[in-house]
Amino acid sequence: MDLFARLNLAQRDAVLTIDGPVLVLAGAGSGKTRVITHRIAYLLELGVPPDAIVALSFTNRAAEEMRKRIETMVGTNTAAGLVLGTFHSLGAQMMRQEPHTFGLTSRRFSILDQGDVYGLVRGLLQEYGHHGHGADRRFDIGAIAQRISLWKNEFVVPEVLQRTSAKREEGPDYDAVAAAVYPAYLERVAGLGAVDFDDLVCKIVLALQRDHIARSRWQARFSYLMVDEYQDTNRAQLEFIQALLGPDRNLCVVGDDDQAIYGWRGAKVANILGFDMYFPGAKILKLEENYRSRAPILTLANIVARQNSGRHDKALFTSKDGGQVPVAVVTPDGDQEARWVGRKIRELLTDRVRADEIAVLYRSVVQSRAIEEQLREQGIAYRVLGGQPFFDRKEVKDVLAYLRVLVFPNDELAFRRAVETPPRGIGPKTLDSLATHAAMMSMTLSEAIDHAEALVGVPARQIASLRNFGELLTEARAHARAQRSIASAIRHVLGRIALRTQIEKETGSSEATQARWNGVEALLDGVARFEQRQLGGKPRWHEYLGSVALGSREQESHEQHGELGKITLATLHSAKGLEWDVVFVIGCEDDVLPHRRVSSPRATDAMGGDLEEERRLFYVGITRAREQLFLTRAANRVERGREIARTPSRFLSELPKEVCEAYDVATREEMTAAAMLTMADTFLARFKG
DNA sequence: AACTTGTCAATTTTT
DNA sequence: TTGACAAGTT
Repeated sequence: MDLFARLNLAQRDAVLTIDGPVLVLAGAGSGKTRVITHRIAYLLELGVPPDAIVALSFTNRAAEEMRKRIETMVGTNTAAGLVLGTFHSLGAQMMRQEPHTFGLTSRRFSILDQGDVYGLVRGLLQEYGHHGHGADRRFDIGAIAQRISLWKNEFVVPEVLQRTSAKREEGPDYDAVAAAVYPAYLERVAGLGAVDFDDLVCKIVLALQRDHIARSRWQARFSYLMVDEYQDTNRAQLEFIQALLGPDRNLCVVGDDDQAIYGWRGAKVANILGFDMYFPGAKILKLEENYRSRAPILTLANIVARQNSGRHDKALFTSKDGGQVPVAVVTPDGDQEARWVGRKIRELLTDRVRADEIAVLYRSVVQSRAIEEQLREQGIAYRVLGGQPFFDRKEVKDVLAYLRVLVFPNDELAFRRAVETPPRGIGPKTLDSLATHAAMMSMTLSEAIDHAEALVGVPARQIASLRNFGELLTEARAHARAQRSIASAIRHVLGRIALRTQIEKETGSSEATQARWNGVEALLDGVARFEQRQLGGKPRWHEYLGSVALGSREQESHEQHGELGKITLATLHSAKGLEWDVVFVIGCEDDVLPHRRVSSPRATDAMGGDLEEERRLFYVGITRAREQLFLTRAANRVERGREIARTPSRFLSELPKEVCEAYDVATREEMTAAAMLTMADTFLARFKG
């Protein structure tokens, strides 16, 4: 196969430049994935062993996508040898291979997912409150967890943390609270013999910076490094790359500074803007030919991008001509905005535009509701992108808790979760007594529960509940041994606790119950499949749970079918990397896009985003469209019960008239109404005459 | 321990 | 207006 036949000149250059650091500035729709896959194929052709080639991306979805595309080029076997994954999955892999190098005692460590972290922080916060620091206010757990995560990724240790003198007047002082909880958090995680997501990257960096022997060992294993979506890397990830990069410095990063939208999560645009500073002598290449959108859409996109100052200069172009000019639509209020979008979609569908080629994009999740209602009313099928991740769903976590209890009797977090689902009359107080007793006897909770009678100061009723639960576990373990299957043991337990009935009780509609139960079934299938794959050896549950925590999409894809033929609703963030023929960006108003946090003059705290990032978000939305683009807004909007007059987004006012056609739904409707009046008049006039 | 009522706040999200 | 979460009731 001729590797280069389907590449343009710039792409070819990017594929062929394999020595030394390279930055490929790949504009939206310029074929960056193609560059990466072809580059890998080229390296393989040159005889580089697959396992010396590392390609990192941000999401599992992107990694899987890349693997699929490479498989078709070089075959499944060769592709299987490549190191393809996310920063986190590579980190986890390295830790499993050499736990001691990275400060772990065994390869059997667990990876805490967001839910676990939230639980830990919540617990610590309660303790912190009890110590009378006046922290009995309600805190947003996420805000604290996020701060800790940001610190970890900047390598800020608690000892270095200075008390910030400039705290704002109103609201709780999150920096102070997070700082107070931070050291205890680190201790708890270490105490559990676990790592959180951030550790998967940071621990590798810290260890390799300290241990030069390990560092050269790892550097020798990987001779070619590639990183996708480089504009979204943070400090820790930059150092991760630097730590792994050998003396040959064969690094190729691909990204688009115009699409950097994760600054709020700690991503540093500076990594891509100052690439040749971090990697001196770097070659910088630009991919500017766009294969996705029609010229009028690109014209608009280029104008938006050019408003930003901190960027690499570039402009997209296409050789395809024709296409419709984007339309900026105003409606009198939010309701009518949704209705107009709904009507327009219906119109498109009757014009034989495929439903899965239409998307409605918005700044924040709350905006989806109005559209969802409208689409339901009009009987249009849709799917909402993003949403709650599979493994964060309550019922899935509940089932997972049972799995963990069965395979790891000393997993305290799981034990606590399993105990309280379904509610069986065992609360925090009873559990605390049990935990104290267990600690005293140096037993796990699972063992201690068999001696529940020994608990002092616990009512008989609770003792009975505990014994019941203990019996359930014993029974389940016996079942697992007899059937040689954990999956089947879990199924048994779920029957005994009537989880399905429980879900029904919590949910209400039978449709929703079914949806949630499907999640449970999908998970059980996943567990069973994992077990079967391990036949012979004993299943390595730590690895399974690790991959679950890292968000393997296996179950999900199993669950998702029939997503075709639906229109897509998504936040601008989750739309990145995707494309549709027709795109609606709704709520193009100040305080929505750009978001209030950055549009209002008094919002200038360190955590707040910046206006340029909001503009890039707008840019991302625009560049998702292939054929047609609608930018809608409402003149008034009901907000917290009050109707508020809205200002058009400043991003719209930056656009020259000719690149965007204005369309006012109100005047059009007025005209229609006026026309009808005239008709009525002539009708009446005829009678009179 | 489970259910009910009241208060406060109000992006974006992956791993 | 919704929703999450904590305090208050049963």
